[in-house]
Amino acid sequence: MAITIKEVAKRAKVAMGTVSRVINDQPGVNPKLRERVEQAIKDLNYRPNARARSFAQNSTSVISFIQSNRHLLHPFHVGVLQSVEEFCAEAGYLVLFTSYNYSRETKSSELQLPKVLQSHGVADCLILAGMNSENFVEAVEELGVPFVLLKNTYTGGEKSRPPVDMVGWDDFAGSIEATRYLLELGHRDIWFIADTSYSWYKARFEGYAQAMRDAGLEPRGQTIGLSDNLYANGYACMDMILDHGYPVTAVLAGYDDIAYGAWDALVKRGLNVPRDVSVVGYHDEDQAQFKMPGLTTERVDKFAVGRQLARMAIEKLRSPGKRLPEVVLPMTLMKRGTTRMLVREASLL
Amino acid sequence: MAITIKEVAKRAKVAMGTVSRVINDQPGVNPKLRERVEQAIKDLNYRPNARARSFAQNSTSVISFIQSNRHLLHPFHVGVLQSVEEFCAEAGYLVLFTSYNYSRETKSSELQLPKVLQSHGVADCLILAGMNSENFVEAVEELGVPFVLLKNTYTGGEKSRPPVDMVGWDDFAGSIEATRYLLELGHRDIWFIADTSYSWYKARFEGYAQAMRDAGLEPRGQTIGLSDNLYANGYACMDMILDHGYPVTAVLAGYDDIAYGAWDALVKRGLNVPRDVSVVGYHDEDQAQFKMPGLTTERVDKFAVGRQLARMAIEKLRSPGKRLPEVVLPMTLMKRGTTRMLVREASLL
DNA sequence: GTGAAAGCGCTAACAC
DNA sequence: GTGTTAGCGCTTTCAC
Repeated sequence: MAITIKEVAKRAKVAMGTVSRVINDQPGVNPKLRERVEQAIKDLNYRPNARARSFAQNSTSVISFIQSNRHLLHPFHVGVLQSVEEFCAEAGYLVLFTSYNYSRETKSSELQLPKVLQSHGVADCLILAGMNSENFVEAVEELGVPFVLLKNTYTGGEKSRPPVDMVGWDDFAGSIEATRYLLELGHRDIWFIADTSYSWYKARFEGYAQAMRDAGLEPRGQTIGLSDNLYANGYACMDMILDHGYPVTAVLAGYDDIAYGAWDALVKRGLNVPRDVSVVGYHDEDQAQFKMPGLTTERVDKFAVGRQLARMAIEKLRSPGKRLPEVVLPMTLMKRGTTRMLVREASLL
Repeated sequence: MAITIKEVAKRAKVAMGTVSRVINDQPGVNPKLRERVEQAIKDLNYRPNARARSFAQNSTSVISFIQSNRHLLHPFHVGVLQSVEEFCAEAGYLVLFTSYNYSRETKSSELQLPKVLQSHGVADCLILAGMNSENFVEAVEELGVPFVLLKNTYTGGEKSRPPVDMVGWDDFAGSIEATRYLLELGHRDIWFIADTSYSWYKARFEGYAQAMRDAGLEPRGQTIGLSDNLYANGYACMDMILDHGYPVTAVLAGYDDIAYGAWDALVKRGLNVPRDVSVVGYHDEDQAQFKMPGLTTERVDKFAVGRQLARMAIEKLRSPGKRLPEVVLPMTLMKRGTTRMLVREASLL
């Protein structure tokens, strides 16, 4: 059906081996022959057969991106995928996207693995993104396929993983930074909002709590999720705090969308941000800088996360068995318009 | 290195062919032998070599999703991808994700094609999503790889494509519906906001304009983009309209994010939605139903779009050469809280 | 530097 | 119903 290397060889009047060398840019081919081969390739409109090639080489330039237990719709996760793909494309690798849902309760050996793992050789390295747990990572290790893991969304049970082949960022330190900033602005009644049954929100809450205690203050958290939608959860939690009449001059919301929800709940009550209440988010998603005023937020560079995941995956692909040191990216506080110095009017009265 | 079919055959004391039949669930294998083979597979922890298999069969179960000229970060596009992947996974197909940027000015034959198309046989069918133009589609046709095209974001130059192998929705009709709804609510000063240099916004503007003219009214559009960020564009356009002091009681914003920007610009001026101005968006992205009040919007079911694309891609994969009739999905008006009946106080005075 | 040929692991056609 | 074997298109080794 399609043109093969044989036909190219015949037309160029060389051996198949020579054509192969030309296609693969291998040195040591007589320029004259190379020329002839290239002409024949053009004439015949030849494209090498990727299947035959990867079979013969026993390798593919495909990296499998597995998005576990989280909708890709989440702007953070798409950002990671997008950035992984860009980095891989640049380096000449293809990205196979699979979403995979499993329960963390299922025994490792009983997991119904995604198709990409059911046979062997579809992809030569995996990126385990989304939200993973021990059982799946164990199953992957069992298969012996090299992989790189997104750290912050991994929940590992008792055993924690050695600090290799992972990419993450420092939620705890970031949270301390954000909380200290609010404290410096004079805030004392600072609330934390996010469902801490997720490990990353938990780390953020702990950073917040630590900074509060360091300042001799009591941490105040609305840490039980009231909705699966982040925005709606922020709205509901803020509402609940206000309903109870708790004093609050600043809110640390575990994610930008939660912050937007809280913000709208405040506005609904006639409160102004940042005049009456300061609001801080996490992640710095797209809208954050465009909203008026811009949302102050603790930034995670999701593109950097993707790039690191891709870089490591490619490196592992090239030197099988190699273990790469964990990468921990910093968070950065983006100081924008939703936070302001607290003027303690009440105490001036 | 890895276990092969040969070793399984030896262990089960059958021929390779029999093992192959068992793996591929082919009928006509003695249950006893089948049993023995399955046991051997388990014992040896055998996983078939996907590379060898696809080479021998001269086919892969891989569909290539090509996202052209648009960031995946856009919630619509991720939604399509996510839904394509879900449908494909269900049917036993894998999705290769590639983003590809090109200029619509480049000649078809001079396009630097993405890696997935540079060799032959990586994927057996393509989904051309994102935003495409004639030159690339022509190049793909030249290659002879079957493909399915996302219609509404395709800009075809003079020649329009025959109504096959495409999935779309009816922007024009949806826009007429939304505009008529505002007219029924008593609005006359209805503005349209969106950069109509994009074909889908153009179709929406035309539907709006048609409905306005049908009602004997002059269409009023802020159709020049003031920012690449949708939210920021909505904000800026609304600002400009208000700056000029144009009468406006309702805004039709070409996309939900544009609507949010316009909304915030109104609020900033002390105007209330929907009391002072009604706002309508398009697409029904995630937040639309959670915002307070919920955004009235003309819905595109992006998941349905993805499902249709995937369904057609798989069908084309299975029967090569087949052309499938174009699918046009309806839009649906989601009536929520940002629109209200206009009480013409001014005229009562 | 080039040609010839073995072989990658599987499928499918054929013989029994 | 099962075993045998050719062959898929390429890479790579080996001889020249």
